[in-house]
Amino acid sequence: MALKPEALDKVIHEPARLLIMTHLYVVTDADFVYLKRATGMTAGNLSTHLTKLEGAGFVKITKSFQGKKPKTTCKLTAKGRKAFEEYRKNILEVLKT
Amino acid sequence: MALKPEALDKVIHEPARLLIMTHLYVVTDADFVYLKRATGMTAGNLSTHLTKLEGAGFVKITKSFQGKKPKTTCKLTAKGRKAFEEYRKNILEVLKT
DNA sequence: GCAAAGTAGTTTGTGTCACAAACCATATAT
DNA sequence: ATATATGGTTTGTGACACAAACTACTTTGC
Repeated sequence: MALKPEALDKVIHEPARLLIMTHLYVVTDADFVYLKRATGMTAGNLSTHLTKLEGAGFVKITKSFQGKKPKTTCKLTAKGRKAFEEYRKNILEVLKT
Repeated sequence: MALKPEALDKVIHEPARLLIMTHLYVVTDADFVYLKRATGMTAGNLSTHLTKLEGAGFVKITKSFQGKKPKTTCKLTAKGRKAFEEYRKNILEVLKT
């Protein structure tokens, strides 16, 4: 069968990031605070994982101010969307019995 | 939603081990050489991952001789089978959109 | 006005671990 | 005897997940 493990993108495969990606996949965008609450992650973790996703070109991060508070908005890029779909396809393939 | 990342057993989630588990899930048992070929992994990697799965109580490893050659046979334990089904259920849940 | 507490994140330190290369033991072929 | 193959295990190292500590501001008592 030669199902290769490397078919599963490591950046997406990490559970924390998989969760972030699935959330971002179903909305146009989401802010940091929302993601933090939705995923139950600590701010530190969320920050580093978002940075990693950004580094991979999967997520676009935009900073602005809402009133006087900083606001970080996250959005899947086209590349990220495609990579997620690919990942999804591959892991379902691995799991199909 | 509160889909917790920790619902995905880290021992199983690792791609290499996920592959081993899916292979073992559909056969009664498999030997080292077969798994090596089927997964495309190096012997060293396969060895350490099997040891890890054994340590988690998911795989039973039996050593014997086939003629004059050593033979390592691997088999899912009941616990391993159950854990895999659980993992499968959880990741499908995460991925359901 | 100013200290304490809250909000919104980022950076740092530490322990874990995946991977391949090196190694070990034995058997077979030249 | 030397080389090559088989069937693995052990070791070294670089990557990285995680939480705790920290930065930078803002709001709330007093």
